[in-house]
Amino acid sequence: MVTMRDVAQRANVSIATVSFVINGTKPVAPETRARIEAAIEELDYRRNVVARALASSRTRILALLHPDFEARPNATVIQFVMSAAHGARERGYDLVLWPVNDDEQMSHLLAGGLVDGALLMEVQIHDSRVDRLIASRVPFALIGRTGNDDLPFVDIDFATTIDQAVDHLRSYGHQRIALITQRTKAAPEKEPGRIMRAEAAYLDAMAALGRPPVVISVEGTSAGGREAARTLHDDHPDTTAVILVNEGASAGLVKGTRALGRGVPDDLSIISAWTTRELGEMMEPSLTVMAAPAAELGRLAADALIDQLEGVQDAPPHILIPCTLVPGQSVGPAPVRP
Amino acid sequence: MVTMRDVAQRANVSIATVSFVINGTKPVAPETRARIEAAIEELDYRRNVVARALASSRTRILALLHPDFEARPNATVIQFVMSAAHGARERGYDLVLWPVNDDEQMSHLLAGGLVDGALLMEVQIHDSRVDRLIASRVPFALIGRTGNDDLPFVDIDFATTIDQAVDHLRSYGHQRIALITQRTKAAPEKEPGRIMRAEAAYLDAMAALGRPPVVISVEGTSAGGREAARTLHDDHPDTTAVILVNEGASAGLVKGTRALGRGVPDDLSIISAWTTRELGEMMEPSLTVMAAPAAELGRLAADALIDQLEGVQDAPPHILIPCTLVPGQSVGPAPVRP
DNA sequence: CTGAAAGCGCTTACAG
DNA sequence: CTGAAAGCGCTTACAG
Repeated sequence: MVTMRDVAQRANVSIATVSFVINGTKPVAPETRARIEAAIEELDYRRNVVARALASSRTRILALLHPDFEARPNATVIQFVMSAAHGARERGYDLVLWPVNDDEQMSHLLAGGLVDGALLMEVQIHDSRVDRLIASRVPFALIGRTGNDDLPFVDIDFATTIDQAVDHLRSYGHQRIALITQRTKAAPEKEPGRIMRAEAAYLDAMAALGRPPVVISVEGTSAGGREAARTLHDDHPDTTAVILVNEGASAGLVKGTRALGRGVPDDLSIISAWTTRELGEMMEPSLTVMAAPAAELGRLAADALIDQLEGVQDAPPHILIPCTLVPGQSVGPAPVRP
Repeated sequence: MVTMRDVAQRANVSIATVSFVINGTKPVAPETRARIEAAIEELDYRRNVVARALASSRTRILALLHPDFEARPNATVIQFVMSAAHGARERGYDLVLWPVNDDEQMSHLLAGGLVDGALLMEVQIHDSRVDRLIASRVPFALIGRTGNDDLPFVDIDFATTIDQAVDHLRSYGHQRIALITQRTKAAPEKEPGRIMRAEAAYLDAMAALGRPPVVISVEGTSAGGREAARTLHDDHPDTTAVILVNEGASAGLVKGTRALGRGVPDDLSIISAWTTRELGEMMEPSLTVMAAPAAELGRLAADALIDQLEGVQDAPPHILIPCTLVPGQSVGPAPVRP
């Protein structure tokens, strides 16, 4: 293994000077620099990341903590992960993916000193992992929000997203718009904040329109989608459009609606929010989606965290981005009812 | 920060002894051990991973190298990643996800000394990254295979998988079975080995049956699927069943087939291989799939690599697992043609 | 602009 | 069974 010592020897300087040119931390005379660079080149030297981390007490490794991609891993999540990884690397950091289940495990990992900062996904309203993060003194940024808006976060702008979806449906004449969310097995305060926030935005929008809200909560599966279709049919027959915040249920909703003799979009228009456009295209009919800005959020999250680490930033970042409407074939004119 | 020195002081021993009990590397008297464990507990001490790595020249970090989850990240890939991460952690290693694009970048990362071993995904027939890996002297295992079967790998058993798919279709009376693969923009030798291997297995199976093979190669998109449907219709009208090794084209194939006035499975039966069952369920009709053993492969890959690192193993592991048939509604009896 | 030296927090022969 | 000490390969005040 080629070390800094080898380079120093060959270039006839001290290892300190080698360090200075590699890191650009101090001015070095041009000739000296040239000699060192030549030696590095000739020996194919690469700085040992671990030694550097120990000496500088900075590892330049960022952890992406995800509570396990349990069930069906959402394509949006992957997009997010990849763009965060790229964003980090452009700034000289590496992104480590850590599937963490329990808090104790997480504390251990953070205390190990291996990471300079952490990105936390699938944040819950009351999230004990956030408490652990704070206790560990490892800088972090959240993807999503807890109830405490003082922490640094990037998140989807649910209010704007829902408003746009509602506007889109209204432009097609829809008056009765239901919301279908995802039911989790977890306690309410353990739920991902996105569900609660989407619902709140929906309720606001309905209130502003003076319409009674209809919220249906089902599992994120095909069976859940079918259940939602049946509930709509039986309990809310005058509903002509739905906004779905439950990607996993989208296929089941379409199938279930048809099985009940209703057409999409002839009898029921559907917008699926927090979805990828790719998924929308796979369906029959293709789904109108509010595409999640996963790539943007990933990059912004990485940037926000690194800014924090490098002291570039002033206040804890609070970034909100709405989803983008991608028209498909699942939204049509509201049916005229007698 | 609590260090080993603090623990040693409090327990009235040398730091060496503390190290012995933490790592279990040498016998320590019960009373001494108890004192040290108490000190660790009281101080809430956690060993610094970076220092340990530098001193022992082992980081216990494994890298998962993926050529970027470019296009649509396949759910199978995610399953694979997660199970590899879990498998690694059960054996005391952490899995780092590294999206690597170019070889130079990869060499740098490997040379940095941050990882003990690497797992390489999306392996190509002739893969320059493998050459880099070998040159870097970092132990590795491949997910998939190059042309050189001497390297350690875990992979799908394509021969068995295709045979099972063919048998399944034949049990429904199908005689004319086509294969639809994925066309990449890359040069042939840059293609993922799985495409070539699936095709070879298919050709063998057709030869054994004395049937002329039909291989159609299209993009992994909805448009690609439609193109395949049209090609089948125009050029191979007597085909009654297809095996798809192109997940991204599955939805387009179904849609395109219908658009041409043919029913699935009434006129055309479809099996989608190297797919998740979840995707199959989302489609209409639900797809019969050969589900990729992603979780098993992930775990096996991690184990194989760690065995190698720890010298547990004898020969380079060569592990093959077939996909599992998951019946859906896209396979039916072969239509009777006049 | 350059160097000698301490130190980052561990592991690991080597003695005893 | 336990300890003193060297060393892992860097970074970083401190001098000069």
